[in-house]
Amino acid sequence: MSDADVDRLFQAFADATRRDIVRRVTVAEYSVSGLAALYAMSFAAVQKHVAVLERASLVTKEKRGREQIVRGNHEGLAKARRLLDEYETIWRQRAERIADILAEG
Amino acid sequence: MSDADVDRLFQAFADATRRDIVRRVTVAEYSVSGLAALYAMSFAAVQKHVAVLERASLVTKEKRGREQIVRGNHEGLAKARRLLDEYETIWRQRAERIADILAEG
DNA sequence: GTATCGTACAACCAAATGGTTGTAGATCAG
DNA sequence: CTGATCTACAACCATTTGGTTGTACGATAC
Repeated sequence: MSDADVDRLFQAFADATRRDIVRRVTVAEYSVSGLAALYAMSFAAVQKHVAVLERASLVTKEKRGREQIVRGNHEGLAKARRLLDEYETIWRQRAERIADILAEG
Repeated sequence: MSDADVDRLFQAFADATRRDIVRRVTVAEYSVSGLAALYAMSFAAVQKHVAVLERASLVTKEKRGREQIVRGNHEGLAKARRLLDEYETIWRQRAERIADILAEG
């Protein structure tokens, strides 16, 4: 993943409406207008949020009739979690290193 | 954590320079100017990045003489990872639910 | 065929972001 | 004391973001 990909990923999570959309489409299927009905904003605004999530690989869209079905994409989610796991690993290694130094001293 | 807190947290991660800073200050201590020397941008720009990370609780600053020492803050990092874990849990539950339905059918 | 629904996209706007330079206050070195 | 260093912050700028309204077009219903 490029820096830009990671930027997009975390940027997509940095909005409460988008996090809620991810949550909902993970549990069930929604059309874009089905999602739009849930929030106190215009259809176009929600459509933009979905587009942001799609670019970040956090959801996928599939045309069904005149509707566009939005579904959660596990890949993107897993990647984000794995990235944060890396940071935690770095932290753990540092903690171990400090423990070693204290043991020596 | 409020929505705004979570926004700040993921927003802070949505920039490659800031992710690099988090990585570095997790492994070792840096002054703000020590960090600034690492990147092809002004001191003020780096100082702003550190401020963003501090507001997101991803780093802490401590005054030492005329320097300000930046350190990683494990709390913030752990919170972010825990949040993404929640999403993964939701996903897993969905997967189990689907498996159940398939088992029934 | 016509009206309606669901979607996409352009144009616009205010506010936030990521960068700059410049100024000013502390702290340290000589 | 003087000068250099480290930091903070204001002011400014271009771009992006998150929202709006309006338009257009394909699919569906009647």
